[in-house]
Amino acid sequence: MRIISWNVNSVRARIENIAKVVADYAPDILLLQETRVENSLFPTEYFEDLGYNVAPNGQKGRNGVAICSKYLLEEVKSDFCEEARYTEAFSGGIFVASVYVPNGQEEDAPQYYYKLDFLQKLKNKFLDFKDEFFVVGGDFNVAPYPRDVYTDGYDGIAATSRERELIKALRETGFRDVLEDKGYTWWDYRSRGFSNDRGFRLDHFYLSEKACDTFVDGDVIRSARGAERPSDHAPVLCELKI
DNA sequence: ATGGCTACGGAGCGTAGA
Repeated sequence: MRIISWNVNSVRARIENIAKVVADYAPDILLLQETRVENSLFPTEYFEDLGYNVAPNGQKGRNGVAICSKYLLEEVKSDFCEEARYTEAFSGGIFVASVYVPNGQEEDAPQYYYKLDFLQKLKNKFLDFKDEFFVVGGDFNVAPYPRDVYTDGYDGIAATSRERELIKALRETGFRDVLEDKGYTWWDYRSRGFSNDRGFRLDHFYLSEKACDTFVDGDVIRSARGAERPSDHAPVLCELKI
């Protein structure tokens, strides 16, 4: 089974880019973040024509996640927080979730505390699903290690100690971030971030122990970041032998 | 250089992204 997670920065603005990635990689499950559209305007039929069932959890203008799957989507749950940042489902015999962790703006901003609360709640979710086959993909908006940021010594948003501690707590539940060694996943639109490879590794795949047992390999699809009108995030891919 | 760029809502330019 092949699963792709991607912060698309507007699903409607990125339709052509998404079609290309689907054609090139044929994921069985596609986890989207930052869809930026309410459910009634989500391009559901477009994905159905590509062969996917769709479970969107959106809101007007910002945030928004979705699960697209070639399998039936069962036990869909999106009531995780006030904003549209989480959806889980049982599909193809496994549990999957699409997660969009708040950005946090800057350390000690109100949004920063919302981010810390979100990560704390996510840890509880991990504990609930610890013994299940659970794959969590998404934009975690945290660069867990110094090597996940292009600038040495950066300790601003996405790299503050409290965020990193909470990501460490996610790992300590027994889940593994299987793409830890695959490099950056986000590059700023500004200042030629991508062509200068000034990136952050913000998009992660956390697998429960049972899911880890089937993990084959993964990758960051950097070519999608170099496409016309790209998202500022690259898709990340996770291959399982099931 | 606290800028740079992109998308959104709503019809200006402010807000968010990270």
